[in-house]
Amino acid sequence: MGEKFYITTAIAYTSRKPHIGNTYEIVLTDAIARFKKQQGFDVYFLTGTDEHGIKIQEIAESAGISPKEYVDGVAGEIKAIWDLMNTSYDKFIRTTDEYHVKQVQKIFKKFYDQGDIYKGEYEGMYCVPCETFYTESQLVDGKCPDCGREVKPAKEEAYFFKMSKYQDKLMEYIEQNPDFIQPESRKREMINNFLKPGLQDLCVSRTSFTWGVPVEFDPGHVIYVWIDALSNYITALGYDDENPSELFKKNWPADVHVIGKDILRFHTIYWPIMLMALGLPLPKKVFGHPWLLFGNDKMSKSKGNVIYADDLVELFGVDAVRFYLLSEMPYANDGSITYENIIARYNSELANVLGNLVNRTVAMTHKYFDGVVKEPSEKEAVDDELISQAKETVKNAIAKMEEYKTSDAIEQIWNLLKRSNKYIDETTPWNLAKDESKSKRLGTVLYNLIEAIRIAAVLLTPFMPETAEKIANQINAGDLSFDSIKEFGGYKAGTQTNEAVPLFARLDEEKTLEKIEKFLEKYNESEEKFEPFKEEIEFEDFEKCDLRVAKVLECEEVPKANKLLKFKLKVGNEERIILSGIKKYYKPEDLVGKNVLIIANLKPRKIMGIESKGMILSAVDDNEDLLSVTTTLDGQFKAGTIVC
RNA sequence: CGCGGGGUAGAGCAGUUCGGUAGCUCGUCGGGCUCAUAACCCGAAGGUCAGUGGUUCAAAUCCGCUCCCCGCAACCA
Repeated sequence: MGEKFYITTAIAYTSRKPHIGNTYEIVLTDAIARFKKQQGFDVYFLTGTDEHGIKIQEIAESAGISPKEYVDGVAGEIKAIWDLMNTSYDKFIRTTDEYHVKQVQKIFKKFYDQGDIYKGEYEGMYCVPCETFYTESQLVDGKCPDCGREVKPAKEEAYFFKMSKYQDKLMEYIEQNPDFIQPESRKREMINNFLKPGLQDLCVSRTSFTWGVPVEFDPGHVIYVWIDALSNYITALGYDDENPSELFKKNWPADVHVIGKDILRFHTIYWPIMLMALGLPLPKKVFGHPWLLFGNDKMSKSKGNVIYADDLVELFGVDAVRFYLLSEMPYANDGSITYENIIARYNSELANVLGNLVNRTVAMTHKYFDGVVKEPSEKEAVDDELISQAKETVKNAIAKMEEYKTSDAIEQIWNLLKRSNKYIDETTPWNLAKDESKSKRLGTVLYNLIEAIRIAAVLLTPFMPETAEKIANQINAGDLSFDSIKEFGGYKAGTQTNEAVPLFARLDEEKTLEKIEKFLEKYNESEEKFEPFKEEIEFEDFEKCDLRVAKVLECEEVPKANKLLKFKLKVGNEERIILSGIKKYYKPEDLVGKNVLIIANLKPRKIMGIESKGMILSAVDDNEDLLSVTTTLDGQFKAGTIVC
């Protein structure tokens, strides 16, 4: 066995079934893992699920089942999709696994004992879905900077991790390891936005919910997401401070963490600092991959544009889906998925270029030589072009994969396939077949084609394992190792090919789209999911809110602010200023003269240096695509009217 | 003047390091071929390289300014 290679995906949150964008990550990681295995590395590939947190607790409650029952269901669903995508992970960790929970507790205790964690009081804004506290300054538009949903003020006793203590050491590491953060552009974001301004201490425990890993020495506290979730990369291997497993000693540090670009901050700042505190080496690389968009939009339930992997597999097959994901996604920019595009690429690249090449070549071996691939005994100059292209392809495709550029690597393979199709036209085997004396030449041509196809199949293996196997089967390839494609000519002459079976049947675009439409109807019927309702409140609580009708006297943009509008409102006899982050949805002049609803007795707050006294009510959809301020019928009420 | 990435044929992208005939894939049109999945091969049309000013014999590429898009950060009480 060769050198070890430890690769991981982020663990998937078990709040709901993952969509195709989430699925991209495991497929990408799988392609890299398979490639490394092919190269002879001793690969360990970890994936799994993140199963704790208040959100899951709440969903389970509203479903009337225990959190564990709920996550068992979703984790099973996730694992089933990973398996459906034919991913070759070695271990599937769940953060509810006993050994993980135990180690997380030990890690937390160690941090506490050595003074990295201290007990304090947290007062801040809390995002329920992300189970994260934010300082006022971290909020985006007063909402969660991660998911953009509402946060609420909360105060509780909590433990904090002294991040700043390790800051300089981390800076140094990042500078000395230029490949640590990939892609490069993200590195600057991390340094400029977080490290340079100085790290804030991180809140690492919660008392307001129970579905998490308990803090052993302080009942009532549970360890909040990051220490729990990030530790999975070491607990899965059998980490233990005093007695680490052989697997851990062999595999740590990770060679690469493959994650979404949104959680890069946690993996390149908090996780390394945690490791430093544990006295462990840091991962060699963190690769933040881009997102898969539906057309140009983010996929989301409220837009009704969510695509699931299992649906695509049913429509197009596993390898076509893998191919699409791996070839369509650029290295650093977001990729895009549409049904039209999948069909187009399926037809032109899989059916026409690849499928048809294999089919016509294998068919010719049967037609002309009863399926026997002859010795290449009569060479001509044209052959050299094909052969050198094949050699180039091997070299280039491998070089691209070393950088995890799957789409570039796939493009290289397709260059060889296209060159092979061209070679058929150049050599016109059907003409050679007419002349008995050219039989040797014909045999050589077919040999070269079969060998080019074999090489392509070997290179294709990490991306489309099933297809590579089907091809190998048809041409009876035998050896599919990387070693066998170092030279052109690894295919054994005299081999009998199997029957030519089309790899990818061409799709009729119109009919396929119709089929997809019917197929997707099932989602229209299913009911929409809403955020669970908040806790019941007393009438007195409601009475505390002073809701009023206010008239917009003036409205203008706030300089330098992206989303803020500044309102001058008339409420009763008084005029007041309220800021609202709705610039995206309204032109200032459109709101002048309108009546809006406000909370009049909210504690004033300074936003961008301006004091805002109250809050304008509005309705927003999950996705923040639609927003409407709540108005009363124009002007019928006078400003200051009580709302109840 | 917060940090960074972009704007190149109808679409999606390369080329910019280090100036020298603007390229690839898909689509469109024309031709060739018949081994093959109406597939494959060849050719053509289509671009003031966001705008503007400058450096140069020569600018997509270097420099100045302007406009637009997209990440990250700050700001939706």
